[in-house]
Amino acid sequence: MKDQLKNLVGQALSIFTQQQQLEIDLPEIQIDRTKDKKHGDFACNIAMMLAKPAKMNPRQIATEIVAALPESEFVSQVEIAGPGFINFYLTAEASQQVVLDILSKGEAYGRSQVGQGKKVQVEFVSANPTGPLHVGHGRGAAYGSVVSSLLMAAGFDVHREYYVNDAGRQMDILGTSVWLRYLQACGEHFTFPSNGYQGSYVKDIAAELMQEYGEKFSHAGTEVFKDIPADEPEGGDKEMHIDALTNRAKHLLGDADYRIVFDKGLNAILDDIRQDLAEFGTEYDEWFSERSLVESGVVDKAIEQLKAAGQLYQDKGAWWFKSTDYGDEKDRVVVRDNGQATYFASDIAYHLNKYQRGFEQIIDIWGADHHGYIPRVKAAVQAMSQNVDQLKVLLVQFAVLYRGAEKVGMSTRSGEFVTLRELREEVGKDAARFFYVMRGADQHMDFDLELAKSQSNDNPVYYVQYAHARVCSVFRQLEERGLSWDETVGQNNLSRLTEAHEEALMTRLASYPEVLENAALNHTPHILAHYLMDLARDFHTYYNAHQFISDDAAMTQARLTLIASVRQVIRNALTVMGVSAPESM
RNA sequence: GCGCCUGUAGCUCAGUUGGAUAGAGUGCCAGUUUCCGAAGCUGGAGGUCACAGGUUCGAUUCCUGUCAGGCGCGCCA
Repeated sequence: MKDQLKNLVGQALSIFTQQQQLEIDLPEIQIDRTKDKKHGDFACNIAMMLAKPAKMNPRQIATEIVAALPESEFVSQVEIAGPGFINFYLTAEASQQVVLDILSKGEAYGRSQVGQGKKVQVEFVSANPTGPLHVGHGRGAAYGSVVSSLLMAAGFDVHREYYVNDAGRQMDILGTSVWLRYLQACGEHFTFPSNGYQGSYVKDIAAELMQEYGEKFSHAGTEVFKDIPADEPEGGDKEMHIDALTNRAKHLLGDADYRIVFDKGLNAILDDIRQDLAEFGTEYDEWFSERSLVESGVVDKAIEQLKAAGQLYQDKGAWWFKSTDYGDEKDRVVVRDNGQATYFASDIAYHLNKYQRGFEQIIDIWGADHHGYIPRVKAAVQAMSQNVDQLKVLLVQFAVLYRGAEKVGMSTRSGEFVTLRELREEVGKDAARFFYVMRGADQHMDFDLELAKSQSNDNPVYYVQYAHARVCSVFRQLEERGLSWDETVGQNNLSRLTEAHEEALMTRLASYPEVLENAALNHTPHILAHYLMDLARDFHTYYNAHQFISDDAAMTQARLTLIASVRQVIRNALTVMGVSAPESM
């Protein structure tokens, strides 16, 4: 509809410029939906935009353009208002058309092909598998999965990926933590390191290890802690303490056994994360292993490539990447003086790999605390001669947790965090997803657990779901009265739907494809959530103002046809959000 | 100190890429059901869009500065 109006204005504009003999650059024609019904259905501001270059009064320009406007079967009235807006009023038939459109397209209504099948990779969550996901990860999971769904609905070929950090020091600390808990389970007595993973899930994993392998990995506590530097509480350094313990574990267990313990921890947690996300309605196409990248030599290859390109230099025994050449604030270490590659090195290789897999758009969704990391990754991408414009990093701000007025601390180490699983069990998948996605990602979010738990009726998701259930309920009521919905009769009587509530509803339904496309291209799922709330409100208002099932058979069928299309759109939008559309609640 | 994000109703947040009288939810007040689900609906009160300049027909939106809050500035991941 917008395009058709744009077309009309375009024709009028060319006549106008010819008449006035104007030789100016024409601005792009903008057609916007009006906020207020008093201003018609669509408005165009072209006259105001032309006022300056044409050196004419905007209202006069508008008058001339309107005079030159060709006839259209969709437009019932054109008005000039305010400083020079051109307002279009659609005919009733044009508004009613949307109902037929929705019912014929069904689930496909709203989807588009603007993405043209372009390959897009969306990487999100990618939390270290060192413990269960907490509520902070939940926001990234909800956001990432809805952004992915939106892109799919907009016609992109989407590949959803979780980058598994299964290599590196943090994972060694986890493996060591598992082993130490295992030793305690074997009856050894010692103080657990302050920098180890304290959560009870580590003990659970150790218990499984014990069940599976018995005391195969047991060593005396005195042997394990012999000559280990003191931990922080004893006046030592906690980092040195834990690293020494990790080396001791590798030494005492040997590579093969160490790997068994390590993998036990990794796999237990990864399985838990997989299951957690699946239950949260967050699906992935691929779980990409960092270790596979290291072991296949891809990381070394990337480093060699950078060396060959003269992007690395050696200083104090380490290899540095010249990221300052690309606008980063300082150069970054890629290979440490001990010969170990940094996490950043893996990430360089990983991003190169993303490009090599042929993605035209690469979307990384990170927690906002990683924002300082963006310049160096983009620098690396450029240094490897890739098009940095294809890479987009979206940041998700922190969700600050409250219990009532009290802020809840989160620390994976101490194990006192609130897990995503706990949240789901308390407020449900639907409410949690909707709540997370309801706010813009770049918006700091206050997540009050008390509110989400105790007053979940206030959560807008119920309001939207209720609208859907209510439509279903009307159709159930219909059957109970021995009647049925005749879609054809309804479609033939849409012209009966002339109430203000009905017009408002049809206008809302017609804007759904625009909202969906907008949300997809801008990666802003929250506008879809707000759209749903608006649509639900339009419906509830309509419901209260008019009786759908009445003695007037033709009117009844027309109204049923309208609310059936409302149901379809609510269902479509909720599906994109990964929220269920219940038939009754 | 430098960089990124944010500042809109008592509270939580929208604001369609610069448009017309700045909107919802929640909370508060007052109504609403012999009738399709009251998890609903109707009305009311509630604002210096942090502050000061600038850009222009027009600014909550863009630019600069100030103030306030969050986050980040490792040979950690």
